[in-house]
Amino acid sequence: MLPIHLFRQNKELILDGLKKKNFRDTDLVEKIVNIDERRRALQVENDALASSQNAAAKSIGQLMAKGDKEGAELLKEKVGLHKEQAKDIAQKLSDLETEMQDMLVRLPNLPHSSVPAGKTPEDNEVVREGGSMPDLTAQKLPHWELADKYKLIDFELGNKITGSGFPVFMGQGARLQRALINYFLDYNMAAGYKEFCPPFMVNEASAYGTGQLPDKEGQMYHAVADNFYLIPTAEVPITNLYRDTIIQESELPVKMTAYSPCFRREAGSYGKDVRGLNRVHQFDKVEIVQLATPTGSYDVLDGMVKHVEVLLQSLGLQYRILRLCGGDMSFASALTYDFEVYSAAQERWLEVSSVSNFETFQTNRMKIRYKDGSGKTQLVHSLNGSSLALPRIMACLLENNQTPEGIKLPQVLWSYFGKEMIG
RNA sequence: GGAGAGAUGGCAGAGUGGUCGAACGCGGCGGUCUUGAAAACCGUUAACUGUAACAGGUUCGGGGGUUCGAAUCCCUCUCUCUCCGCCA
Repeated sequence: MLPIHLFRQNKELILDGLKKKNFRDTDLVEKIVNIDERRRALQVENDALASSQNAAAKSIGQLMAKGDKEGAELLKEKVGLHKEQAKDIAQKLSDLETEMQDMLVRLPNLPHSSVPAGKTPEDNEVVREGGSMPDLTAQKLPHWELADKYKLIDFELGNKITGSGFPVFMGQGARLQRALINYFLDYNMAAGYKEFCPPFMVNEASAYGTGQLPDKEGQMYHAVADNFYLIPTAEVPITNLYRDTIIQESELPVKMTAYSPCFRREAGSYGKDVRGLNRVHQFDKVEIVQLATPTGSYDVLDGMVKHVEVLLQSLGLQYRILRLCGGDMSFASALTYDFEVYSAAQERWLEVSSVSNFETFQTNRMKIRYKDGSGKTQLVHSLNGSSLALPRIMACLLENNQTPEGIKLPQVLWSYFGKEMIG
């Protein structure tokens, strides 16, 4: 959520930012400015009235204490006259506040100055590439065929017990999942991230805090009876751990990591995008989250990007890092780097991580603050990234490492997987 | 699922209609003392809103009500805890 003072001070900045993000409903900005003005005028009126009522009530108390019953009664009548008026103003004020809030939460975050303009993924900017292309001259099977060949994943069985997009991992496939999760968590912990195992369902306030509500209502699974949402990412419960808290500056940056399954309805997806593990409704992911001071948050972001990059290198995958253009960024993000790994068998790039700085967009909703050196409380910046999402990593590991003898795993996984080859 | 208790500042915990934004304690910050630290002592320390700055306003889990006046009384919702039942 954008801070209201920005609308008063620099409306143009907001309009420019929204344009870069290709946000259409820019009328909202003017409406918000307008409502804010009316709201403040009404606030002044309301406060003045409340002030005089408070003073009168106090006087009555004093008169009563002195035993001047008559004087008290007289004053009571006087104050009673303004009650209806005060109530009316207070009601109008609260209506305006609600209206303004509803508009504010519909506006996305503003993009950082380094975000390239653009509308589609084609406009994303390649920051750098790494790793090397595997040699797949002997065989070049897509991961869904490899999964079948080595009995790693049963997509049909998932259809039966739940529906499409809910794969069943089994045998060496299940073991590889567990190996990856453990490896990722250990890697994050070694870098100073504290491990959490959060709830996989959250309440409305949490989903709202990180920006899934109201923006992505239809993308989350909703347990209606209890009004809980299945988490689309561990970012939601983990960031919300600090909702409504004031952090000591000495504790920053807060570094957290968590494994969780992620549930996404992915309404509107189709075709080759959804084949095999490319897009599923339930998948596993290890997430990293940081809370940082406003001055240090972009260094923190760079650090997180490097962290994920080294992790990908350790898996021996060919990757590239993209700086997302305004039109491809998420609602809450100010700057996002996407990591893609190259699937040699499918001959396409697959997104495996997304690392973002949200600045104060989430923390303003969640009221996550810290006391700075001068004792002033201000909002922290929140950042997060996947480190890493499993399905596409698994897809690329299977495809890019296939040999006639089996699938050769990168060395970092050997101890976790228990052996060097799937076969 | 049944019965009961409760929700107050960073924490802990008083306060049951009138100078209560809220005692005492812990913690934090500043100071005295000390070579330095600890201890002791003194002072200070809620958030939000609002203003150029003051003033003013709001907030004692959320919402509503009673009253001139509500942390305190009533209604309602949410959550937590204890006991019983069921159960991984």
